[in-house]
This record gives sequence, C-alpha cells and structure tokens, in this order.
Amino acid sequence: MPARLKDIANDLGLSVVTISKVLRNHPDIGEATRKRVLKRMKELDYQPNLAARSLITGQTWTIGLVVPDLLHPFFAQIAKLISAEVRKKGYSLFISSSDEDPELERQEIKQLLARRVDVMLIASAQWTIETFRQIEQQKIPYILLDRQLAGLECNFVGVDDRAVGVLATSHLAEQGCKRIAHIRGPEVSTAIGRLDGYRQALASHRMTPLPGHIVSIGKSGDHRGERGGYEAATKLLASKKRPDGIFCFNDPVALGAMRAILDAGLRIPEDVAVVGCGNLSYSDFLRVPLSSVDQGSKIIGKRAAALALALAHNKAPLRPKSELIPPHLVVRASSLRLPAAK
Amino acid sequence: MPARLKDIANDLGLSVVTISKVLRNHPDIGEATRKRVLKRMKELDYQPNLAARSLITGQTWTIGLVVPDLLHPFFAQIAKLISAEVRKKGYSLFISSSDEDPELERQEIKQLLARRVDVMLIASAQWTIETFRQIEQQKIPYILLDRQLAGLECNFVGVDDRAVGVLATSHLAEQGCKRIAHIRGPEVSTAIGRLDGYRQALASHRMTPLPGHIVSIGKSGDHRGERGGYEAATKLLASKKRPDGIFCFNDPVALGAMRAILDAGLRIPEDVAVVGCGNLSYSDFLRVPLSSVDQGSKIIGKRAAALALALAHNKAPLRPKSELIPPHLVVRASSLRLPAAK
DNA sequence: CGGTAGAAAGTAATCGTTAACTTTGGCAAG
DNA sequence: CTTGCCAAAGTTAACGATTACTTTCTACCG
Repeated sequence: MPARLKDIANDLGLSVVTISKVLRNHPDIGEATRKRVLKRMKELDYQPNLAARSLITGQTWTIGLVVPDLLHPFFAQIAKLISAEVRKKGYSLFISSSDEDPELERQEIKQLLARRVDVMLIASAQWTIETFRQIEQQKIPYILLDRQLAGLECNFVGVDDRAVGVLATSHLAEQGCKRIAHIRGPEVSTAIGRLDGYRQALASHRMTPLPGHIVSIGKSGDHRGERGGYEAATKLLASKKRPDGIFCFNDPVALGAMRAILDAGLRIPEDVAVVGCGNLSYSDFLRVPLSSVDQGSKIIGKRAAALALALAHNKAPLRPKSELIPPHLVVRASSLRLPAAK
Repeated sequence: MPARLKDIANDLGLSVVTISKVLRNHPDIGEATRKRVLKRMKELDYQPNLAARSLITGQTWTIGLVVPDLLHPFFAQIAKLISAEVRKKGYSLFISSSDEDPELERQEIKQLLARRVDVMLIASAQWTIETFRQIEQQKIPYILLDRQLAGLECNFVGVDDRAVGVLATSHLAEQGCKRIAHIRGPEVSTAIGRLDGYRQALASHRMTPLPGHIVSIGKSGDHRGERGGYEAATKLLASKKRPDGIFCFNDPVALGAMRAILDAGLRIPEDVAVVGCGNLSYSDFLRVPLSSVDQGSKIIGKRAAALALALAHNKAPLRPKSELIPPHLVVRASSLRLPAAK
C-alpha cells in the first residue's frame, strides 16, 4: 500500500535507480530532476522500505537491548536513555526483559541475531560465556552492561562495583559504625565487586567482617529483593554481635532491611545505619530517607549508547573497550549519625 | 556471514525451494530429505533472514510500542509484560520513550511506520488526532494505551479513569473527610476522567468541591510530578478552608503532597488524608504508606498484548475495541482514619 | 498394461532497494 | 572533424527468501 520507488519512477517517467539516487543524495542527478523527484516524494509521503534496504546493504539500523528487568528503575533509566540517544541517529531499539532467566535471555538473543541487529546491548543473567561466543561467531558487535562475566573480554559499560562497596562501607565506618555487615547479592559480578569493595574498605579501617555478618539474599523469587532483604536483615539482627551498620547490595534490599529493623523496634540510623545502592528516585520519600550509592545510570546509558553507535558504524575499537563509571554517594538520614561534616 | 538457504541447498545437492519448504513444514517433502535438511540446519545454526522474508510476505513480526516515559513504573510494567507476551508468539518489540513530547512521539511513530511494524501500541502525548489518521491511512492497526483522544474511535486499553476518581473520593468520604480536595493532572483524558469521578463521588455524598479545592499541578518540568504535587498541596493547605482529604492524580504527585503536608507540621492521615493513584511498588515503604488506586497495569499489559496479537494476525475486530479495566483501591496508612471496617 | 493420481522435487518470478556498469549526448580540446 | 571526457541518466544483476506453477517418477487401479 505505501508508495514505492517504482511508483514515483512511473509517475515521472524516470527509472527506479534515478529515484533511488535522489533518495541517497547521489551526485549524478541533475538539479531539475532532483527537485521534481523530491516534490513527488513529499506528495506521496514516501518512506523507504527498510527491509528491502537492509537486505542489500546488510545494515538494519536496528539495535537490540536485553535487560533482566525493565521494571527496575536502573534498567528502565538506561533503556530510556539509550532509546533516546540512538533514535537521534536513526536507529530503532528492540527492548526485551529477560526476567533474570538465562534461558529466556538466550532465546531473546537468538531472536535478535536472527533480526540481524547492528549491535546488541546486554545486561546479562547468564552464568556462562557460551552464548557470547555465539554472538561473536556471527560477527555482531555487542556490549555488556552492568554485569561482567569472568573469562570474557568484551565491550563493557557499567559502574565500578568495587568502588561502590568501598564508598558505602567507608561512609558507614566514618559515621562511627563499629560492626558493619553486608547483605550481598547473587553470584554475579556486581555483587562480587561490591563485596570486594566492602572487604577492602573494612581492611583499610582496620576492621574485619564479624562471623555471620555477610549474608546473602535468598533466591526468594521476588526480583526486586525486598523480601530477601527483610529475611537477611532479620538474620543479621539475631546474630550474637548485632551490626550497627549495614551495606545493602541494592536499594530494594535496603528497603526490606529497613523494614526488618523498624519491625524489630530498632531505630535507623541510631541503632543501625543503612546504605543501599542504586539511588532510586523515591529514596527521598521513604519512612527513613535512604542513603544510597548512585550508579550513574544516566552516564551509563549515554556512554553505552555512544559506544553502540560507534560499533554500529564499524568504527570498532580494535580492542574491546571497558568503561567503568565512578559511583558517588548520596547521604540521607538512614546513615547520618554525625552532624554533617565541615 | 550467517548461513543462507542457498548454502544448505548446495551442501545437500537440493534446490533452495526444498529447503524453504522444510523450514516452513510444507507437506510435499519426503521424510528422509526433511531429516537431512533439518540436520544441516542445526549444524549451521541456520536463522532465516527475517528482512528477506518480510519483504515478500509483508509481515515483519515486529510490534511498536511508544510510551511517554519508560522510567514511570506504570509504563515500565506495561512494556515489560507486552514484551514478554508477544515474544511467546515470535514477535519482537520496538520500544521508545517519547519524553511526553508530542513532536518526538510523532517522529517515532513515523519511524515505526517506515519499519512496517505489524501493530503499534501508543500511550500518546498528542493533543490532536491528526497523527492517528496518518497511521490509519497506512492501514497499520494500532492501539491506544492509557490515554484516549476525543473524536478518535479506535482500539483502546486502559483503566476506567472515572471509576478511579469515584473509588478514591468515596473512600476519603467514608473515612470521614468533610473537605475533600483534588490535585488534578494536565488536560488529558486520564486527568479529566479522574476529575469527573471525583465530582461524581462528591455529589453522591452530597458534597461539592469547595472553591480553590481543585488545583492543577503546574508544568514544572519534572515528569513525575513530585514538585508539582508539593506546590499544589502547599496552595491547598493555605486555602481558607483547609482540606482534610486530598485525592491526588497519581502517586508521584501524592508523594509531593505528603511532603508538603508533613513540612507544614500536619499529620497524615489525622489532619489530612491522602490517596494517590498508580499503586507504585514502593508505596509500602514510604514515611506514611500511601493509599493508592491500582490501575491494574499488569492486566492492561496482558490485554493490550492479546489485542495486539489479534490485530497482527488480522483477526481484526470489525469495530475498534475499547477495553476499560476496573481499578481497585489499596488502603494503607495515609488514608486510614477509622478502624478497619468489618 | 496403459492411464492417471499423487508424492517429491524443481523452475521461474517476485518483493523493494541498491551496487556496479553501461549508455547517451553535449562540449571542449587537439 | 575527431577524440575524449563528463554529466546525467538507464540497464542488469543481485540481496535472501517465498509463491505459484511445472516436472519427474513411482505406484496403483481397472
């Protein structure tokens, strides 16, 4: 139904190629003809058939994004920004939410490969690197977001997770916490990095984690981790040496933990200080406003988009590029035990 | 680089068509050949080139979704669900966030039209119906989400906004509020519907809105409306007859309003009860847990996806179908002035 | 045993564009 | 006047699949 090059060509008594050349600003077209063609294109509201074009050029002007949970503000923010950035250059974005399910994610990646996207961005829930070898085999460039995989050297954009752990833990120490616990996430790079940072910061303050003070959120099935945080914090509060500061893997976990603390009749931050990570936009409005390490999701989104566009244009950096965004801490009531310094 | 039908055909000494027939389970292929072909397909990890296929079939197996703000949990939830539902049937989803900008939205719609998506889903920020006439002209089916437009008869899936207003306002009245105010949203169908419901509920409780008790959030530029809510509530609290109940257009606005109320030294819900709309997942964790009307975003997502799939398969309902989802109220502390009934 | 039906394959045309050549005609240089 | 070159077009053949039709061969029936 929509207009084709052929229609315009017939209307004007020209050949299809001539029209195509006008479309792409090819030099060897006379000024008069060019104007006639452009006029007719406007009249018919001509839109090139991108499927036909990509069939021959090999480029689809399409980018794929796979995230574990689109409902999570961190990923939503990234998705929103990437969408906005790549649109400016004429790309459209396939987005899909894998629900933290490695199998679903693999399916989705396969689907995107079949669609011949020009680049793929993945915040992965995979445990193995096998899938990525497949992508490499198809020579489609890709970028990992947020989570890295051991043994896989590839483009990466995400926060510096070790720095996250250091920032949060040092802050708690500086606020006078003596027994700082950590509620850690699952066995993925982000959680491991933050745990490392936590350990490192404790060491530089001449502390060590007390036994039982590193607990893991269970795989309780709620993606956001609120329940996991509640349960983990309950465990912590029951331990012999009750912690007076908790660094939580992320904000939802911190919410759960705070609820557990309040439910136990304790005060935040006087009895237990809490720091989360993610700096979700509602952190200001909580019962106790939550201190949180901001992962710079906006910067991540922008950098990822820029890198993706570069790769799409085959300005591929020879060696895979890894961009570590430095986090920063936003202090709110949940961890403020001293009058603001300075 | 990826394998083509031709490659398989050459390898096995068959014609391309035979391979294509196997691919599509065409009956006239012998069992032995079929197996040979399938085997080779697996070996090469063959993925059909969807661009080539859509060029000839006219179907792209692609769906477009445009929302005003992907960061808003309501839209994120819908996007996530639609993505999951349509994936099951082999569709991929283009998602883009228009930033509440009608012009950007129009561009994006144009882009999706050029891509020949099979269906389009739009939560629109348009003021006029012109753009949609264009879509109709291209004969691409579309569905409006959440927001309707006057004078446009088309497929729609969204919450029953009038019912939202009635539900929230009646609840406040039943909780003993005598001066119920409303912080309304911008001039779009959702805000208008909720305002209608508010008026209707007041009337059925033999009340009328006091002068100055319907205020609008300014276009303060923050999409979520927290600042607008704060300012609007401040105005309300300064009015001659201070309201003792406020129905807020949505949850972010309610958050802003609650902060204004607390900042003014008043208590929630004793002095002023508050009800929002959206039932955002963090409502439980707020300083005062927020009562909120749930819009059933999950149901909206599922219904929208189902309708989209039906349209994509050309099982087009003769007349455009409008699905109004009934909302329900989730009562929390911010509006609970009486001991729980029953 | 001839005729025909049907199973299993193949041929040719097509979808809308683009890439790589080729043609046409006009004009300037030799 | 011929040569050669350039501008402005056109021709032909892809791209990777599908559709509609045709061919080939086997088998079965009367």
